Amino acid sequence: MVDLLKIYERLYEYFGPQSWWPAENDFEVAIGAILTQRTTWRNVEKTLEALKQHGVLHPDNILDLSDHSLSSLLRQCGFYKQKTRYLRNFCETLMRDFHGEIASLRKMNFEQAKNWLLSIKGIGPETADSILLYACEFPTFVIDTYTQRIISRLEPATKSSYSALNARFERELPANLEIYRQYHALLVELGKRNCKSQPLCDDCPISVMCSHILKTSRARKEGYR
DNA sequence: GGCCAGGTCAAAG
DNA sequence: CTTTGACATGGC
Repeated sequence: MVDLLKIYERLYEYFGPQSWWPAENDFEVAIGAILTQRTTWRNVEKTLEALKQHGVLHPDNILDLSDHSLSSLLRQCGFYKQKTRYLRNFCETLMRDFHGEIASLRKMNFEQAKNWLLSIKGIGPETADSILLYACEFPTFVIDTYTQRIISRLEPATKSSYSALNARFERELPANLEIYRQYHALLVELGKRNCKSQPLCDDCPISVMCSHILKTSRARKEGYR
C-alpha cells in the first residue's frame, strides 16, 4: 500500500498550493461542479462567464430562463441538454428547500447534506462531495477519474470504486479541510499532466517525481493546519 | 481525424 | 452489485 500522506507531500512540494475552487461564491462553485462533469474546466469558465454576462448566476434567474435560452448558454461545455435539466433540478430543489441558499447546507450534518444533494438528478457522488468540500466546508474527500487512475497504477490490485477510495483517503489522512481541498486539486493537476498510457510514468513530463513519489519526502508542515 | 475532458443516469447482465 | 451506452462541444 502506498503512503497517501507522503504522496500528498510530494505533490505539494512539486506543484505548490492550488487555488481551488475558483469562484465568487458558493452557488458558483455548485454550478461549476455540475457543468464540469466530463468537461474541461476551460469550457466551464466560458459558460460561467456567459451566465454572468446575462446576469443569471442565481437560482431564481436561472429558473426564469426558458429551456431554449438556458441550453444555448450551456452549449459550449458539452452535454448541454442534459446539463440544462441537471441545473434546473438543482435550482428548483434549492429554492424549494432552502430559498436558494446553499449556506443552509452547512447547518445540517454531513450525512443529511450529502443525501440531500444525491437526491437531485444530475448530482452523483463526486459532484456532491465537490460541493460539500469546496462550497460548504465539509471535510469529505473527492474522488475523480484521475484519482482512480493514479491509484490503480500505483496499486493495480486495489479496488478503486468511489466509496472504497473515499473511505481509504479519509482513513489515512488527517480529517482536515485544507488538506482535502489541496490534495484533490493536486491529483487533478498530476492527472492532467501525466501521460494517458500505462503505467505511471516513465515518459511523462514529471517522470522524475512519479518514480520517486514514494521516496524521499521531506516533512512539510506548512499548509496543513 | 482520433482521443479525451475535474460524471451521471437508466438499463442490463 | 458491476458494466455499458448515451449524452456533445472544444482543444490538441
